[in-house]
Amino acid sequence: MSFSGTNLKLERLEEQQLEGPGYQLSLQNQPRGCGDMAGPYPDSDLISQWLRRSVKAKLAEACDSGKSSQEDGEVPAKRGLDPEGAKDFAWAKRARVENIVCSISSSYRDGVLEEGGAGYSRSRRAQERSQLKQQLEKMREQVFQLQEKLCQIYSGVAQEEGSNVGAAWSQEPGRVGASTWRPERGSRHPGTLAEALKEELGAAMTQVVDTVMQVFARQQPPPEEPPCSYPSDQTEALPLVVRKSLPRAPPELVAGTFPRPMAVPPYLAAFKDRAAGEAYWEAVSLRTKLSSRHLLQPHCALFQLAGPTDRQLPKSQATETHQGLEPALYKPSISFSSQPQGREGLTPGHLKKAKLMFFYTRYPSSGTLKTYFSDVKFNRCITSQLIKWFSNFREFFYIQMEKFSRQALSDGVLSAEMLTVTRDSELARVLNQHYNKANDYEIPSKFLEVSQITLREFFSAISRGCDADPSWKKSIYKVICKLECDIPDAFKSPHGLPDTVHE
DNA sequence: GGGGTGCCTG
DNA sequence: CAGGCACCCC
Repeated sequence: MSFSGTNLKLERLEEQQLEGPGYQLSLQNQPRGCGDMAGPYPDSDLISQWLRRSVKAKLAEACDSGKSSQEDGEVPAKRGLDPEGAKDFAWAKRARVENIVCSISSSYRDGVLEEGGAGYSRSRRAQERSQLKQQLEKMREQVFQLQEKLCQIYSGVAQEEGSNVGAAWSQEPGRVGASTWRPERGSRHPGTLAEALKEELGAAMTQVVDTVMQVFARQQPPPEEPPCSYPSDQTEALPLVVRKSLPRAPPELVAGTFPRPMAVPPYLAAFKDRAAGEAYWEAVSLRTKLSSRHLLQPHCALFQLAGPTDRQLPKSQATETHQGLEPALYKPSISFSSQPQGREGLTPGHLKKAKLMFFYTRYPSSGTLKTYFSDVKFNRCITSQLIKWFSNFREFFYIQMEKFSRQALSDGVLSAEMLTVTRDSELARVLNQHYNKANDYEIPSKFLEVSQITLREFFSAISRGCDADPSWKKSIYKVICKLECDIPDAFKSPHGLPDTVHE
């Protein structure tokens, strides 16, 4: 399962290949569902495809049959069926349904790997989910029926206009070739074809919309979900050592306890420099989050699926990303923690730097720490504090991994391969919030890969029942500690202390 | 015994 | 995040 969603965006190209210029025109000009603007929404796309394919087939059929049935049926009233009107109506309805489907899909997608949801019964969620699926299925059927009706009308138009299918849709709203259209209910006169059509569409669509809306309204999750909480009913399945660490409060971290970062350390300067470039922002995912809980700042949306380029540069990527620094963007600074440089003691700036370094190294050796915190006077205490920091970082990291993998398991994910961690994953958001709270740094794609591997390790271990063993995480730790990445040289800079200049 | 790690707690 | 503790390894 990909939590970033599959790329099922509506395919304009496919539409443009449809026969019949008039149909093209109508497709391209009509208001569309959010599938066009908001990215992957499988359900709406499915409907779109059905509509396209079926209409396409019907049009072709109509073309083949030519005028054979042109004389059939009665001539509709002049204003009885305005093809543009019918089209508009149908498309408006379709857009409405697609909108709802989009919302539901998005809601589901966003919820798949979200926090467990305090007080939100897992079984109830599953129940609602299956209910939703049923509703969607029902809706699909109804939409399918609608499209059949539309196709019949399209056929009629095509037949009246002969092979000139496009013209049937274009310039003559008064001329409607619905001569072969037979109202199913048989109670309507051909003269009121438009009304019949509207009624038919309206009734079905309203039913669909209403039922979906009902389910959707119930599906809305509670407004507040503690990010680190676990449903109480699940802790029983956890080993004792895990249980205690699960209901941690969301880490508020240092931002509230000391001044905001005020300078641009080199490892941040690199980011900012790149951020100024359009190339960087090309990678920015601008997908709008429907849920307010997931509203991302523009900065926060700078994650995207790790591209092939990144994957091809596993070693050099990290440093490459942070080379070409702009020295002017930072100044050898005044410590904002009022500690003169050279004096022992770790500052909030060091903490921030350490957190960013965690993107590259989970198990830094003391030698590494000495290398990258060259402005720190190391002693036994400082070293152990720094080591303790990384221990805490790891703890948070692994807790999230376990939490999300359990969530995936309970959500019905069947295999670890279905789990992916992309930049717009909820998991990535949570991790970024912890290690990069100010959101002024780019998550290295390698870290996303490490996270994904870790997530899968946890998932498969849990699904195999390994968590019954009290030390079941050890084997995972052994895997992860081999996934260290090169730390960008920019982190070696002793000028990692913040300046007094506001960003 | 010192260093490192993980777990738990506050 | 820090302190405390147990555990492991060299």
